[in-house]
Amino acid sequence: MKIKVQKDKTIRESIEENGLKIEDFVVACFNGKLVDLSFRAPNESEIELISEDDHRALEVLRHSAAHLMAQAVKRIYKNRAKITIGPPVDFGFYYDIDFENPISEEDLSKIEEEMKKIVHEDLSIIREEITKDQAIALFKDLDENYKVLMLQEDINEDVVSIYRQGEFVDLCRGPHVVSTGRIKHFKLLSVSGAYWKGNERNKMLQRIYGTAFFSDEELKNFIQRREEAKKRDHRILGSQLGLFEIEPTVGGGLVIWLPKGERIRYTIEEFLRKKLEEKGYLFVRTPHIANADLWRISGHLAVYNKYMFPIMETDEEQEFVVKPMNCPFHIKVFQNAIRSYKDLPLRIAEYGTVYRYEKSGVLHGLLRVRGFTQDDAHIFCTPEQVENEIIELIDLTRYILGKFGFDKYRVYLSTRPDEFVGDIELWNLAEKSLKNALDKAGMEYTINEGEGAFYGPKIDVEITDALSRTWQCSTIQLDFNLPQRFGIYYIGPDNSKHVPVMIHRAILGSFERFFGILIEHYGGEFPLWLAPIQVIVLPVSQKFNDYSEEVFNFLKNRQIRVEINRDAEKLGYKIRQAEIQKIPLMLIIGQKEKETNSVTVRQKGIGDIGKMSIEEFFNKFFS
RNA sequence: GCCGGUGUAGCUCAGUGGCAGAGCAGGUGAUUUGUAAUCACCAGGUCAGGGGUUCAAAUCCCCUCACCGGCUCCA
Repeated sequence: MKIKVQKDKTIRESIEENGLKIEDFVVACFNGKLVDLSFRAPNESEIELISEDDHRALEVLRHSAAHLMAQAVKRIYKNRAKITIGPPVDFGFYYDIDFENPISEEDLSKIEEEMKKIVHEDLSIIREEITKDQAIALFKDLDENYKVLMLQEDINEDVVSIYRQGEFVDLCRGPHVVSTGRIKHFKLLSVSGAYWKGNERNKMLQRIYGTAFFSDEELKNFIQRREEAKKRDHRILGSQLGLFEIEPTVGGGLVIWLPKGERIRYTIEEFLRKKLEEKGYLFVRTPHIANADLWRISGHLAVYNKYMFPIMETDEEQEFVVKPMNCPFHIKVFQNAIRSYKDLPLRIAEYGTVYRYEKSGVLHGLLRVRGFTQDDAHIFCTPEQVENEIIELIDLTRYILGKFGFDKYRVYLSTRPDEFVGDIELWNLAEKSLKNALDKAGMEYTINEGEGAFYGPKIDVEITDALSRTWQCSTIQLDFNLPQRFGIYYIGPDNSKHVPVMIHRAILGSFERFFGILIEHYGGEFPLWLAPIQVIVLPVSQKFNDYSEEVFNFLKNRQIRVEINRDAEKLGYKIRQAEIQKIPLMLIIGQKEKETNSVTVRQKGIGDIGKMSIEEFFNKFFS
């Protein structure tokens, strides 16, 4: 809602004069900038009042909650804690603090208690503007050396703003809620490390994460959603459902696909391969290791060295390298014959397993591993063909990801960085082609100016899962570097040699990461076409095992992934076991079914859906 | 790699200086079962690994490794 504010009046005064309540508003927006309710209008102007339902208000609340937490920390730890920065983030806020003695998660409740006290005190949050020199003096006096550093190194303005609440003062742009009493529903979540200014050469500070909401209900919802996400954790489901394991004696980041996980992977591989072959991709298979010289020519040993496992030496003084990428091999495939323009675009695909030396601390289940298989492909084409290739690729990507229920995307186009290889005209043409392709495909996208790789521009696709979290899987990268380094060419219509453009692309990214995302997306409840066990036959007692075998064999012969539970257990127990394994379909076999030559179907999550003949069941779910 | 936390049976966890424990899963037997847990018995351990303190260590201290929450980085 908008109100008029007289010259030299505060927004707060105007709210009251308009017969409105301060409590109904959080901050205001003046000339497109968020301001405090204590803001004094420089001239008569229209101001937008922002209430709690606006997402900008939530950010302000969380920013104020960060200050509230910092104040509580200062009260408890005095100058054994130095505050640095404390912004809002998408799920809450954090504050990076340099503690003399490290704190742990157990200390959070103590800090929360102190925060509640400060909320109860309902301290006014007051903005002041002072000169930079005054600010430096103030924070020197307070012994807040990080604030002094920020003022000296990062802030160019002559006048800065500070916010006071009771005895606490922070350097901050604001705006903030009017008083600490407004921050009622909050929770501290975790404590972790974070480098000062995000640079790994700098000192490690401690970061406390928290969140805040306007209502208790929203806070409870948030906590519940977090718990739901935790239950869907692919690492937990992966071991519960027997999908994969990562085992210390094998090594961190090295995945063992267990029979059920591999069953799913194989289904995905087949589905994708069939589609790619339809689209003119040619599948190849290449070695896991290669002569180090290959990687010298490609330039990887120089540029990508820190992600590569060390060179292996043999007693014949040859050097081998485990591949971190598939591209040099696909270049060799291109070079296997003299290529004509008529061969282009040449689309070489491989489920290529690569190994990258990732720092131990970054490994994370299936989402960040050291050995993984990319659904990789390299398209060799002319610069003119790029646009059409990208359009087809976007189409294909949408089809493939859509099959798994991913239909919301965020697309990023990264353009030429300051340091680059290749012709600037080629870059311009390529970037134009990528933009045209995205436009023609009707994709909305964000341009990341200068964020491309040194060897070419790229398109990254982020998908949104069932819990609204985003993941990067698909990537399309143009490469002007490798074709040149390997000197590959095709013969054009003019009968002379031309250098092709190389497009690196992956749709799923890697089977490992994609599987991890998929497990969480489905919460372990895979749709019928992916489920490792699609049907389980459950005899009511062992008396019906014979007829159950008949049912089992009927489905088995039709390539259904079916199992049978022959145990001497009660039906309820067998159903429970099947439910825990998240098997989509259960067939109950007892006296009634045997007599009428039928099956009773129970669908996971739905229950009994009735009796039918086995043919009927097969047609209903599998034809 | 860095900061903090955790590591006990296949899994989930109890045990905080004095005999190594439970539930689930597993095996055996009994039960022959109608829509989310039948009963009994049995087996299962380098208490992550190594070193130290102590009469005595799963427990206290040090080192190493792995994992978890993050930072940095990424498919």
